[in-house]
Amino acid sequence: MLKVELKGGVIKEFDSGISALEIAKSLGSGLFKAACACRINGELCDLRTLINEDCALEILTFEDEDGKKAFWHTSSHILAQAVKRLYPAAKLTIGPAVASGFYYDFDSEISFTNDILEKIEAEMKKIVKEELPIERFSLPADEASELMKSKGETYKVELIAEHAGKSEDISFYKQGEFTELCAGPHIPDTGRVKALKLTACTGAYWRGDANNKMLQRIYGISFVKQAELDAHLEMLEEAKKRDHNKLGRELEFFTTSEVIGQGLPIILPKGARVIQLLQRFVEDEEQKRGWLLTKTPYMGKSDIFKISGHWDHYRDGMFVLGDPESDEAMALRPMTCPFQYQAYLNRSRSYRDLPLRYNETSTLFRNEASGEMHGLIRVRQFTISEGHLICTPEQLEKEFEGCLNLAIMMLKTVGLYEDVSYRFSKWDPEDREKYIGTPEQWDEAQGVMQRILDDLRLDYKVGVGEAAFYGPKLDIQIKNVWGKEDTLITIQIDQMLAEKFGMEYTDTDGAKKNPYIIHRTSIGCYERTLALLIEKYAGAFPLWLAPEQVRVVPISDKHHDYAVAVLEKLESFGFRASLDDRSEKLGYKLREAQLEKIPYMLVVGDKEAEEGTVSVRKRSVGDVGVLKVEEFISQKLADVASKVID
RNA sequence: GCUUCUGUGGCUCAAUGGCAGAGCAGCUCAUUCGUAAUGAGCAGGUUGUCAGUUCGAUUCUGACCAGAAGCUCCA
Repeated sequence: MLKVELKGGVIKEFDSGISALEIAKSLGSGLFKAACACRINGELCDLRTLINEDCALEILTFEDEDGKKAFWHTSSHILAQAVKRLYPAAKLTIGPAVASGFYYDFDSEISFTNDILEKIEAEMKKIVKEELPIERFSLPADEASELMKSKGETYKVELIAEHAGKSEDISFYKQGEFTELCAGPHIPDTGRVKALKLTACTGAYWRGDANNKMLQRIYGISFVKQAELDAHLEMLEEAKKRDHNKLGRELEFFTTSEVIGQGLPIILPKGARVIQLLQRFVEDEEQKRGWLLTKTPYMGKSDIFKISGHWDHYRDGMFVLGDPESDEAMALRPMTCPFQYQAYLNRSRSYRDLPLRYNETSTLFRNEASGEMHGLIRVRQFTISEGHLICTPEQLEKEFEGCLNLAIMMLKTVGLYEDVSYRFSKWDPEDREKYIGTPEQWDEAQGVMQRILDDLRLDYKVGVGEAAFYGPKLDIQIKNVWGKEDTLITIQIDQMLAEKFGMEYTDTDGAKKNPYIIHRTSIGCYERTLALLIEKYAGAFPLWLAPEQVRVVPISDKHHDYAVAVLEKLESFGFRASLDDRSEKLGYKLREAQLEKIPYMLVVGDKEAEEGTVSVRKRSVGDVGVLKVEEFISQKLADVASKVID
């Protein structure tokens, strides 16, 4: 007999050699039916794992993150089985669970159109109905390789060859006629995947390398119950309505033009207003914190980019003007760094000058590949709240913290703070092509950043190979409405470019030294930030950021003069206000103002004109009662000043 | 750049190898109205662009342009 500690510290006895699944069964049929995987002494395991000694056991269901992963992973096997039944020539590669569902990559001559996807989905549902038990077995690497060779699964053979060196057996999962190389864990049988849907077919490179063959990736999602699938699909419909690329165009924040080109959005008056408000806020706040504004050229000779390393490392991403081989070649700047360094180099510097903080509202140009552009998130010309901070090694930690605090303050003010996560982006020592500097330099820079992040007790994940070519980064990440993650803000430590540019300072001991440089942005790129704010607020911006804050709506033409008086008063206090004096019914005008997501509508009629009041309609609430014009103004001025979000 | 898909008035969507249609928005007129759509009329399109097939192409084919999802890349 062995003792198994279950959830809540309960200890039960079982015969040695019992499987986790059998234990789940003994605990109740509900748990048995819901079980997806388990954790034995904290380690994620397959339910088929036999238990031979005392342990702590946790049964994982679809409600647990890892249980869900196992469920989706099995769903991807069902997908692969269905494809092999319908298209035996398709070759298997890999098919994991992802953040929201699963995918499987196939190498197939036939392209999987939407019609084919429907057929595959129908076949998957058959496999679910068949309730095939899923069995696990393992083979030594050479036998595993033979098995996959006999089935013509060349990609699997490749994967096994990589594992062979580890002298571990290779595990397989078998459901009916379908056998798949896989580490697991998997759920007990195919019958549990009650609700599933294939959502897309796209291309994906084998092993994520653009030099390899492009495979066909089928995405899907599955749930335990149909109702959950329906709710998920409805949630996606809702997300679509908030998508900045749709809503931002509908609400006229931006547009694009075929004759201007890809990745070059036209920011319309409403979008431009929001960006202006953000920019003023950023520049004022930075000034308070000791940043010195520069304005540097949008282009430069190739010389400057040769010194910085961009010419070698980044040329494909730059817009080069003139023959790239000639000495006269110019390029639009993809970064601000080397330009602000020239400001530092304007005269000789001493430790007394440091830290030196340069900021700039900087427009950059990057020749992104044609498939990369997306709304306002990825564009070819963008404007960033840029800054470079030059300091001594002793000042680095405090200054880094200052940059981070500024970014956090910005995020809190615009209301995005709750939505971000941190990524410590390191270099990839295996990919020396991509980076300048020596391993020693990288170890040092990354060590410094690691120490700072740990001192700040920041909760971050590590991104290997995500560093800039000259140094490690702290990236502040955010997800869009579709759950896709992007970098909003980045703070980087650089100890290489100062040397390249000959930037020095005279220290207290009279010695010339290279300073550290922090590259940072405080609120990110205005286009991208605008996109995320549109999605965050579904276009209904907080009062201080709203392109139009107040609309005065007279009930009839009779009230025009009073409405104009109210409007002028609002404008004299700096409100962005307008007057809807069309001869339409009140309901019609309010409907339009609501759809335009204007925070406040002020209805004025006989009563208001007589009493010097306004009837206040709040976008999010409806009619909130009558106020004296002065009262409304003083209340809302206070809201704007404190940048309230409600 | 790669894979798959899409492109019909400002927007949402019909239709067809043989004269391209509706709603909303726009304009005009009437209506002067109390918290999310007043009525009538008018105007608006070389069906993304350029070729090809055809007696005839918006429809079929190709290239290009733009858009979407994903991959790769990246702020």
